[in-house]
Amino acid sequence: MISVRINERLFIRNPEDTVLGKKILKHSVEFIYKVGFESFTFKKLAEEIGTTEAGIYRYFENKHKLLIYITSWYFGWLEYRIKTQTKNINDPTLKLKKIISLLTEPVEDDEQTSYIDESLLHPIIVSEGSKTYLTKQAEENHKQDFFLPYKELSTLIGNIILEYNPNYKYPKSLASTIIEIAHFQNFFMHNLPSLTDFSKNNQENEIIEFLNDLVFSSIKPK
Amino acid sequence: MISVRINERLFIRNPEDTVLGKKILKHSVEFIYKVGFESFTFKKLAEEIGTTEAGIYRYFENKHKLLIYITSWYFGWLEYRIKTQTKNINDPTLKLKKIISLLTEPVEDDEQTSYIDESLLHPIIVSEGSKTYLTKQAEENHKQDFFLPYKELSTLIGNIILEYNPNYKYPKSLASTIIEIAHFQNFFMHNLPSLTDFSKNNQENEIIEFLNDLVFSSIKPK
DNA sequence: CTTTCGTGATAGTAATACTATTATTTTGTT
DNA sequence: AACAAAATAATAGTATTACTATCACGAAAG
Repeated sequence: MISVRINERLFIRNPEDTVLGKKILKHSVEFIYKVGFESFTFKKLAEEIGTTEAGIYRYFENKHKLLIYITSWYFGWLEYRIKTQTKNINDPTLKLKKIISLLTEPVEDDEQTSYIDESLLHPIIVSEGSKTYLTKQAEENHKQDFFLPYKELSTLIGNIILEYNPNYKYPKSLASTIIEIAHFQNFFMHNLPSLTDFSKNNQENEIIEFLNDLVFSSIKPK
Repeated sequence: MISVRINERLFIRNPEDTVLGKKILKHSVEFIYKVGFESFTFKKLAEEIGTTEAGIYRYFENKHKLLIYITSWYFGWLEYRIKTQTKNINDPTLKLKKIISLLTEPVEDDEQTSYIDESLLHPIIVSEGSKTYLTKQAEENHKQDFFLPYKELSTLIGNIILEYNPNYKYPKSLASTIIEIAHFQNFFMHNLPSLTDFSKNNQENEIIEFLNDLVFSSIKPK
C-alpha cells in the first residue's frame, strides 16, 4: 500500500488518518469527476457521504485546498509511478517516451490505494488541475510549497531532457509544457475536438505521438 | 474605431450599445485584472461603477458569460491585429514568428477602442482565459459557438503551419498548443518562475524564442 | 408630446461558504 | 469491562453570492 506525502498546510486534519477523512477523499474525487469543480460544494458532498457540512470543514478549510490536495496526490502518485517504471531504463529517449505515455494515457485504478480511484483522478486533473494555480494567490501558495509535487515532476522531466541534450536551452519550460499539453490536448480532444487533429474518442496514442514528435524535434542536438 | 463581433448569446443586452454597458466592460476588465476572476462579483463591480447589481444583470446572465465575452473580445481583436500585421508578409516563417510575438508580448492599450484597456486584457487572458472552457459545459458552449474566436485564431495559425510544411501532421494541435503555451509560460514566468527558464520580469522575448524554437523544430520538413 | 428606453432604487430568495457549540458514538487503553 | 479520548453527528447561525422581480424616473426618439 503506497502512500503519497502531502503538504500538511493543505488540510486541517489529515484525511488519511480517519474513516471520514478517507470517505471525503474518495467521494470528492467521484463527485468532482461527475459534476465538475464549480458545482462541487461541501454541502452536497456531505449529503453524498452521509455526514454534515461542518464535518468536512474539520478536514479542509475550503474546496480549493481540497482540490490542491487531490492534485498533489495525483502528481505525487504519478512521480512514484514514473520512478518505478523508469528505474531500469538508462536511455533518456526511452525515459522521456515513457513519461509522456504515463502523463497522457488513461489510468487504471491502482489497487494499491484503496480510497482513491485513479481512473477518475486523471480526467479531473485534465479538467481542473490548472485551476489550482491560476489564481491571484499563486505566488503565495507556491511559497508555501502547495505545488511542490508539480514542481518536482517538472524538475525530474527537465533533468532527463538535459541528460538527452545538455545544451538544450529550455529544459524547465519544456518540462512544464509537456505536462500542460498532455492535459490540454486531452481536454480538447474530448471536449473541443476541432482544436486538435485527433479523433474524438480514446485516441490518447495520437496525443502521445504528437508530444513525442514535438519534444524530440526540439531537443535533438542540431 | 474598430469593433469586434461578439456572439449574441453571450449577453442579454449588447453592452456596446449603451453608456452603462461600456462602463461594465471597462470596469470588469480593470476589476478582474485587479482582484482575479474568483473574487470578482457583480455586486462589487456595481459599487465600482456606481450602479446596482440588478443593473449589471440586465447585460450579462452571469460572470462566467462576461468572462467569455471578454475573452472573445480579446481573441477577435488579436485576430484583427494579426491579419493587419501579416497582410504584406508572404513568408510563412515570418508570419508564424509575427503571430508568436503578438501572442506573447505585453500589449499596449489600443487607442482605437475607447472602453477596453488592452494592456490589462492580455494578463487577464493569461490568468483567466482557460477557465472559460475548462468546465463541464465546454461541449455545449462550443456548440453555441462561444469559443469561435479562439477556434478561428487556431485555424488561422494551423493553416499557416500547413503553408510552411503541408506534410506536418498536427497543425491544429500545434496551433492550440502555441496559444496555450504562450499564455502558460507567461503565467509561470510571472507567478511560478521555477517552472520556467525565464527570469521573472518582462522576459517575454525569451518566451518568444522558446516558442519559435519549439515550433520550427517541429514543423521543419525532415 | 408622449411612448419607449435606459437606469436607478428597493426588496426579496435560495444557495454558498463558512463558524460555533453541544451531544453522541466509537476507539484505544488499562 | 470500564473509562478517557478521539471522532463524528446534530443543530444553529452569519455573511456573502447569485440571482429575480417590481416600480419609478429622466432622457431621447418618433
